Amino acid sequence: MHARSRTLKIADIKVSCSNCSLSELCLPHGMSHDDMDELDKIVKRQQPYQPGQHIFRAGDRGQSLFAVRSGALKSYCTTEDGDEQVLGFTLPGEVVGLDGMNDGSYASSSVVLETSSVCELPYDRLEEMCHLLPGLNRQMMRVISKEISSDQGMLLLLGKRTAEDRLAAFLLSMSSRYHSRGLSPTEFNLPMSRQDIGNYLGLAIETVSRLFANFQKNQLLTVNRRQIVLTGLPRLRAMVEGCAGSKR
Amino acid sequence: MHARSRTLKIADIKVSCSNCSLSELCLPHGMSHDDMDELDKIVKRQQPYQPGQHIFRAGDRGQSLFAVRSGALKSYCTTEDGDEQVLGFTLPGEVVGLDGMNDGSYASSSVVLETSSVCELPYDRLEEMCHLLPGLNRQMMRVISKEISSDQGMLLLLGKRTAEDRLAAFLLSMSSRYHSRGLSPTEFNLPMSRQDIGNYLGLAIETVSRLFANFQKNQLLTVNRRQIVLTGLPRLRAMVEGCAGSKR
DNA sequence: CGGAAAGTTGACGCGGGTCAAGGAATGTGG
DNA sequence: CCACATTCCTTGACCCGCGTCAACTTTCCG
Repeated sequence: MHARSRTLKIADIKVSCSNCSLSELCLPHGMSHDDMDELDKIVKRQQPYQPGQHIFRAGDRGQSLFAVRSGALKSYCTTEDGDEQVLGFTLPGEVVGLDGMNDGSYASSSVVLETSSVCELPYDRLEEMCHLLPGLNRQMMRVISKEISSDQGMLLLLGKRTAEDRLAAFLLSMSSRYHSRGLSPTEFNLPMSRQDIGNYLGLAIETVSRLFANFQKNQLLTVNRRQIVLTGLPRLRAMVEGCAGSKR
Repeated sequence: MHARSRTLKIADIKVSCSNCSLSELCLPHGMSHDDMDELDKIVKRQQPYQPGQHIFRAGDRGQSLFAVRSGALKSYCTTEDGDEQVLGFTLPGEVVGLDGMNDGSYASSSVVLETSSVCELPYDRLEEMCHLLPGLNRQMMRVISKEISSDQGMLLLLGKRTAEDRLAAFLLSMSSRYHSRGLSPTEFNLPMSRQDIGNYLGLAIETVSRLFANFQKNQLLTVNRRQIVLTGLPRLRAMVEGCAGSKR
C-alpha cells in the first residue's frame, strides 16, 4: 500500500516525466525540462496494477489524480439498485480522478482492464506546483476542459444518435486515441468486453454484437473478438459526421 | 459590444461579489471579504441580456467564464447537419464557459432564455487571481469537478433510464437547484420550452408532453405550460433512486 | 383579428431491448 | 492430456417504448 515515491530507489527504472514518451499527451505538455523535473518530484509511481484491481472506488477519500502510463482503465459508477454505468475508458497519456476534487472523495470508480502502470499525483502537491509553474496550471485547465467537452460529446451521442452511430463514434474515438499515442489507427485490440462497450454506449450487448457483425458484412471492419481492423475509416467517419467533439 | 468594467460607473447598482446574494453558490464561496473585493475587481458587469441573445457561440474566441446572477441560460452545440443538442441549463449562481479553456475557443454556445444578468470573468485575470488566493483556485476546481460529475450523471441518465425516469430526474434537479438559491423546491416556472427539455433529455417533445400529462394524472405534480407544482416529491425521488449524482 | 409558435393528443410502426439457446475461448482440477 | 465449468460472444425470435406523423388547441404578439 501507498508505496512512497520511488524515483531514486533501487532498480530505478529510469522513469521520469522528462523522459516519458507520453509527456506530450499528459500534464507536462508544453513544459520546460526543468519544470518537468519539478513535476517529477511529486509523482508517486507504484507497482503495476493487475486486471480487476481498483485505482480508487467511488466514495474513497483519496486525494490524487492518476495518469495512465500503459494499460487501460475503466471508469464507472454504480446505482443503489446495483447496476453499473461505464463512464469511460482511460488510455495511456490520459488522466482519471478529476471528479474527486469536488468534495475530496471520488464520485466514480476506476478499475484496471489490462495490466497498467499509473502515476499518482496528489492534488495538494499539484496545487502548490501550479503556483510555481503557470504552464502546468494552464495545462491542467486544458485537460479538465477537454474532459468536459468530451463528456458533452457523449451526451450528444447518447441523446441523439442511433445504435449504429454510437458504435461507429466509439470505434473512431478509440482509433484516434491509439493513433495519437503512436499506434496504428486501423488495427488495435479493444481492452474492454462487449459488456463494457454496450454499457458505455447505452446499448444491450446483443446489439453491440449484431452491429459488429453488420459492420463486418458492410466491409467497414473485420472483427475477431477484441481484435479490430478498421477497413472503412472514411465511411465510418461519414456515419458520425456531425457528432461534435472528436472525443478526447 | 464589450462594455468595459462598469463597477465604478454612474448609477452604480451596488453590485459586487461581497454583497451578492449568490456568493455562496458562486466562485467566492468560502472566501474572505477582502478576497471577494479582490475578485470583484476583475469582474466585468454588463447590461442585462435579453431572451435570444447569445453570451457566446461555439467557435468564438472569447476568453472568459460567465457567472449568472439572475435569469437562465441554455447551453447547446450544433452538428454539421444542423440539428442542435442541448447540453444543459444555467441558473443563477452557476457558471458557463469552462469548455473554452481547452483551446481558447468555446466548444458550445450559450443563449439567454429569460432576461439575465451575467458577470464576466476573464480567464487570464482569474488565473492571476488564483495565484494570489488559494481559496479561489480550490473553489474553481470544485466548480469544475462538479460540472464533470454532473455531466457524468447525465450520461447515466441518458444511457440507462427510461423516458419517465429522465423527466423525473430533470424535475428533481430543477427543484433542488431552485431550492439551493432560496426559492421554493415545489413551485417554479420552467425557463425553457418542451422542445428544449426534450432535446436535453433525448426525448421527442410529444413524449415530454405525454409524460407531464401522466405525472399529473398520477398526482405527482400539476402542470400548466411552464408553471410546475410538485406534489409528490418523495415519489419522484423514488423513481430516480439510484441515479448517482444529485446533479449540481 | 390573424398568423406563428408552443403545447397536447391520438394512431402507427420500427429500433433496439429482452429472452433464450448455442458456440468459442479460457481456466481448473484430475 | 482430457473432461468440465465459466466467461465471453454470437445469433434468432419476439415485442414494447418511444419516435414519427398528423390534426387540433391554446397562447402569444404584432
